[in-house]
Amino acid sequence: MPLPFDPIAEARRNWEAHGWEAVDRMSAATSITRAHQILLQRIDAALEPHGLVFSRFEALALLFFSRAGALPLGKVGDRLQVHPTSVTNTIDRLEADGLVVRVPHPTDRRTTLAELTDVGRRVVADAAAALADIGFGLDGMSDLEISRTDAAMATLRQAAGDFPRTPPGRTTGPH
Amino acid sequence: MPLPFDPIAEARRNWEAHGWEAVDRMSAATSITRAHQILLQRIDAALEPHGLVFSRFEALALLFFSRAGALPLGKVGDRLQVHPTSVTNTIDRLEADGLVVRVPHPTDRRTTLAELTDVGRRVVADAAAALADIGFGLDGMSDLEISRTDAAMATLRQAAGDFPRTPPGRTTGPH
DNA sequence: CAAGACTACTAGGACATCCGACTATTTGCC
DNA sequence: GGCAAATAGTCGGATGTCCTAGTAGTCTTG
Repeated sequence: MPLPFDPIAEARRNWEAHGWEAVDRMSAATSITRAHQILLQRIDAALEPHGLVFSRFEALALLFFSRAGALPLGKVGDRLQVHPTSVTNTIDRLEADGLVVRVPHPTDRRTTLAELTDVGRRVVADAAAALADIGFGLDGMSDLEISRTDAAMATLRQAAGDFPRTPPGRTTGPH
Repeated sequence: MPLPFDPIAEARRNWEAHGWEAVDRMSAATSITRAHQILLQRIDAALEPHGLVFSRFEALALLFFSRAGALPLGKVGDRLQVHPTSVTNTIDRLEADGLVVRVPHPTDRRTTLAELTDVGRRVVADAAAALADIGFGLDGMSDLEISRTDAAMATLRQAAGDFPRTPPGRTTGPH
């Protein structure tokens, strides 16, 4: 089933042979894309018995960590860094499955809160354990590779403007 | 617009605070997911003027490198590691844009070849240059981080069965 | 205190991806 | 030979994501 050779290494050879630029970057970017695909498949497979997929799990975990087990949809999108319409979609499904409920914000009538239900609270904990069991799909990578990758991705994320250059920022951080 | 803190670092703190396992892996897996999203946005933005998105560009580049500028759809899927139906979709759009044409395989009537057109050949070269210009979206990462990430992703891909453990395999490699 | 600017969320549409199922061929083996 | 098994590609359906509006509701400012 698998190819008898590494398709990305082969692409690298082709790019070089044709004199195309930025070969190392092409290789890294393509590898990250493929790695993402592998991780998502492994993670979703592990979550499937729990009736979740990664995006929904992430939203659930975020609510779980919030003090009240509820957050405005907008804040969920900010934290998860996905488009507002994706949040609407995600919460729609979680609500349909009874894992969260939408409740109006007490003071701002524009805002809707997604609130974890008891079932949702139980499901997310089980799901988190399932993900830990499969090592978040990273099996095969050494601890050193994992930490270096994590650091490199943080560099990219910061350069992309995900968060400011203030590591131990005084007034920053979620309140 | 950006959050005043790193959302993944915050997730890490929460996982630790709640005693959830595999924190380092959660962080790395989540970071890779986000990195993929950033890369795809940057890459697609660079390809947009050329009427392409990354997946279509990859298919085009693969055809460009093939000896005859044509490959069976199945082989495209194998190399790009995407589902056969995704290949059908990708080629449909490339064909609609006049960048490739479907031609029947000369001897195997089950097989369809995707063949690069002259326009497609020109477009893919321009697009490749555009991607090189933006460093494949990896701006911000150092060369060392890029090479280490590439190596780590290769470890993951190999562990996932993308290709055998035979680096300089004798009989392996694309003919 | 009222009009314009801004914020929060949702509806509809475009894409890309995967899965399962189905048709057409080609292969393999008794 | 001839039929079962494997291979190649496509169709329909479900998901997830983003973008462009559009509707409410809240703030800001003259």
